[in-house]
Amino acid sequence: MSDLRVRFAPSPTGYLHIGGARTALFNFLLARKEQGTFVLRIEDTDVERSTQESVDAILQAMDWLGLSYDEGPFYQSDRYDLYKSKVSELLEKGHAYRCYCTSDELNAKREEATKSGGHPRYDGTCRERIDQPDAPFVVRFKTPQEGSAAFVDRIKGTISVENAELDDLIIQRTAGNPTYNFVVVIDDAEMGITLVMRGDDHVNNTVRQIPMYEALGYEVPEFAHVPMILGADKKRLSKRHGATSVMDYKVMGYLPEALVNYLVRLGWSCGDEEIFSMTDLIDKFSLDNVGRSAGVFNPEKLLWLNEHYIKTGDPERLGGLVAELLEGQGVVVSDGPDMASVVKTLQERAKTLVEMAEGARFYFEAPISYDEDAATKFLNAEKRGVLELLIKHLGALADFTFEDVENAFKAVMEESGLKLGKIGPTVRVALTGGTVSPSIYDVVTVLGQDAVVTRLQKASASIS
RNA sequence: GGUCCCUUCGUCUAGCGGUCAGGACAUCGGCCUUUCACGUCGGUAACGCGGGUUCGAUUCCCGCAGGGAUCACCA
Repeated sequence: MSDLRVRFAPSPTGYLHIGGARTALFNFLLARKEQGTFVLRIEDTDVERSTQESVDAILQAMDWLGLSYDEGPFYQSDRYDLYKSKVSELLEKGHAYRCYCTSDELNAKREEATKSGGHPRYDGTCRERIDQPDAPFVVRFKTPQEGSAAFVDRIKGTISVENAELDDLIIQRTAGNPTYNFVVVIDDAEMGITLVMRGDDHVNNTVRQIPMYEALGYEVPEFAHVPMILGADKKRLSKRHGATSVMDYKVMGYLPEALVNYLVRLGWSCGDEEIFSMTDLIDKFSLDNVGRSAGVFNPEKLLWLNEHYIKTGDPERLGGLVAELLEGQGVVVSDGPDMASVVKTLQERAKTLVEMAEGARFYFEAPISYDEDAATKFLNAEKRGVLELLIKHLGALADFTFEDVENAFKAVMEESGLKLGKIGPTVRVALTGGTVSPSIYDVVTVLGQDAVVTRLQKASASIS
């Protein structure tokens, strides 16, 4: 156990997206690597947009990815009393003040400032105000106006900004609830977070938050800002670039280990290595190898990784997953062939579980009709003889192993004088209804004697 | 627009003063083959630009250009 304490702090205003997942993953990996503590905190100070459904969706996605946390989830909405007391503390110490400017006034000022080329920041109207009228107010933090704020980012290096660039942030809304930039400081400090790792888009917040740590008498933690994930057009990844929700990938038939592997390699590397199990990652992950520039999300590479994990995955486990999909489509798998055997015939030809389920369907449902072109080509009068031979030899088998099946086919080839190239397609159409399937001996073996003979007979009968 | 950050093949990246600039995805060819795939062999493809520093810059420094982030009573 080390002193490292990191956290993932999503706001429950939607599903867990790709970018958030990567941030969570990095935090998780570092915590595990350093044997530190990974805290989950739900940032729900935006009461308008936060929902319980979103919390559940995020938790579910993290669970699917295998990102477990040691503490939490903590909800900021449960901690309002703490925030309140901290606001009072800052008010008393003179580090904060009441601001009576209305949003309308502020917007107008901002607009005017922008128009005249100035900085659209708060002008400090109420900063030195001493009266306290009986009117709605927000509380603002008194940001130092001189000097500069600097910190050493664990990923980006030294970052510094002149304090004069900063304005006085609102820390408590008119409604009395606190804002993000304030509670994040309190929570990270109170939860003993030693390293704040979050998205790049928070860099600018960091320099505003540091003075708050100081005003509150907290120790300032370390920071690490991970670069953004972009779409193919180099714009911030969004829905128009395709699926951005982690769980979307689950329904598209992706394996969690593929997504984890892809996400970690987007922005992090370990020499020339491409394939990492979670165990590898916990062993090898380090902030030193995290890149500083934004990365483009590449669905093709993710697909390739998924293909890899399907190819190398445990047939039993994949079978369970495929069975689930099939059942979801109303396919009864319980009295069909052994699922793991089915999976083995498909592992090298499916890139996703969804594809695999499609490819597996015929094992459980005999073809209702035959592909028209395929039937005219491979299920015509001249094929009838071969079909009958097949039925004879395969039907006569006492055992139905791969070798037995192979031998039966050999016998048919010998008796008919036809090569496998002439027989295979016919069998394929008869058994699967189409022209694409796993290797024909595998299909026959896995499908089993009864089903094979029945389908062959049906095909033979269909030839008029 | 201000501020901050970033910049190696189309994409993800290795590189940490001297390399034929490496790998992976994608792409293009060949091979394998009972369909579709898998596999396999090989090819195309990058250091944004301009100045320095240095015997020598992809690598260090400074400009420029381009890209991103942020400037809310959102997080």
